[in-house]
Amino acid sequence: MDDTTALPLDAETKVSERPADHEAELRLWLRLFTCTTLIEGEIRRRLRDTFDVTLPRFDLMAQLDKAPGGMTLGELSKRMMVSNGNVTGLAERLATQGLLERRASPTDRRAQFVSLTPEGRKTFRTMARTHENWIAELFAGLGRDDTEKLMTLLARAKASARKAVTAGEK
Amino acid sequence: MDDTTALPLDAETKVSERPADHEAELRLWLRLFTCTTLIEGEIRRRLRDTFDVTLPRFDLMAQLDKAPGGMTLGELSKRMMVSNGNVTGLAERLATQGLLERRASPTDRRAQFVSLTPEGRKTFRTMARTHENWIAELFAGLGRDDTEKLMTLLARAKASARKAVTAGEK
DNA sequence: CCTATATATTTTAGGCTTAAAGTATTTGCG
DNA sequence: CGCAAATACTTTAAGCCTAAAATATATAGG
Repeated sequence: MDDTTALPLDAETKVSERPADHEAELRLWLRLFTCTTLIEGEIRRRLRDTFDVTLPRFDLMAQLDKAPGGMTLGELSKRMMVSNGNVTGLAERLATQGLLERRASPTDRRAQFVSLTPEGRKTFRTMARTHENWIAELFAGLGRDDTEKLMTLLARAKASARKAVTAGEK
Repeated sequence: MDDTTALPLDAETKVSERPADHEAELRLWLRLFTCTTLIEGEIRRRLRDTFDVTLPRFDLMAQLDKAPGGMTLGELSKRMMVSNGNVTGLAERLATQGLLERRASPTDRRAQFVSLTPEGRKTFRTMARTHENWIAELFAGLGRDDTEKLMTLLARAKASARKAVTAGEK
C-alpha cells in the first residue's frame, strides 16, 4: 500500500483522452485507509495484549457504558453500525464472560435489554482510561491546529461520502 | 458512533484534577474511524453488488496488476499488510475462479509466484475503472484545496502513529 | 376478532482475519 | 559436509462480519 508514488504530471494530456482521471481522490482514499488501518491495528494489538479483549467487544461495552439503563440489541446494532446477527454473537460472548447481562423487555417479548454488569462497568472504565492515553500517544505528533483542521476536513469528507451513499439509496 | 457530542468546556478544571484529558484526540480518532468505515462499507457493497467480488480479492488483484511478472505470496503479504495465512486463502479462492495462476519458483522450492491470468487482468481493469469513479463520487464534495490539505494532514497523522508504533517495538 | 404486515432477534452459510503451530526448504557457519 | 537457524508457506482454531432465511411477537386495518 504505497501512496508515496509521484503523480504523473501530464498536464499536456487532453481531458478527452483521459476522461476519468481521479488520481488525487484515489490517493486520498488510500492514505485515509492506510492511516486508519495502522492505528486500528495497533489499538487491537494493545487491547489484546494488555486486556485480552477484542476491539468489537470494547466498542460494544463503550456503547453500554454511555447508557446506564441499558438498551435493546437493535439499538446497539444501530449505534455500532453493524448487523443484528453480529451483536447477537458479541453480546453472547460478553455475557459468558460475566461482563454483560440481559433482561427481557417488560413491554415487548421479542426484545431484550442488555447492560454492563458492575464488573463489566469496572473493567470497561479501566480499559477506557488506558485506551484514551494510547490514542493521545498515537496522535502526539499532531499539533492542536492540525487536530482541529483534521476534524473539520474529515467532517466534510464524511458529509460528502454520506451524500453519495444516500443518493444511491433512493 | 456519534462524534457530534458537545465538548465539556471546563476550562476552569485544574490540570492536576484531570491529568489525562485527551478528549480532542479521542474525538479525532472516532471521526477518522467512522469516516473510513463509511466509505469502506460503501465500496464493499458496490463491489459485491456490481461485480460480485470482495474488497480483499480486489485489493489482491490490484497488487498483482502493478506487478506484471507476478510475485511471491510473501511479497504479496507484505504489500497488503496482512498475514501469510490470509493471502494463502485469498489466492486459493482467486485461483479457483480462474483469475489468478500460480507457478513454482525456479530457484526456491518453498516459494511460489502468483500472477493474474489474462482473464483476471481484464476483469480487474474493468473493475478498477469503475472503482476509481466511485471514489471520486464519494469525495466529490471536497474541493481541490481540501483534498490537498487532507493529504498533508493524514501524512502527518500517519507519521505520528508510525512513530508511536515503532517506539513500542524496541 | 383476524389477518397482513412490520419488527426484534436468532440462525445459517460463507468469507475474512489473525496468531500459533506445523511442514518443507534454504542458508549460514563451524 | 552437517546441522542449526531462518524462511516460505500452509494449517488450525477462534473470532468477527454479513446477507438472507427463519422464528416469534407486535401492530394496524378491516
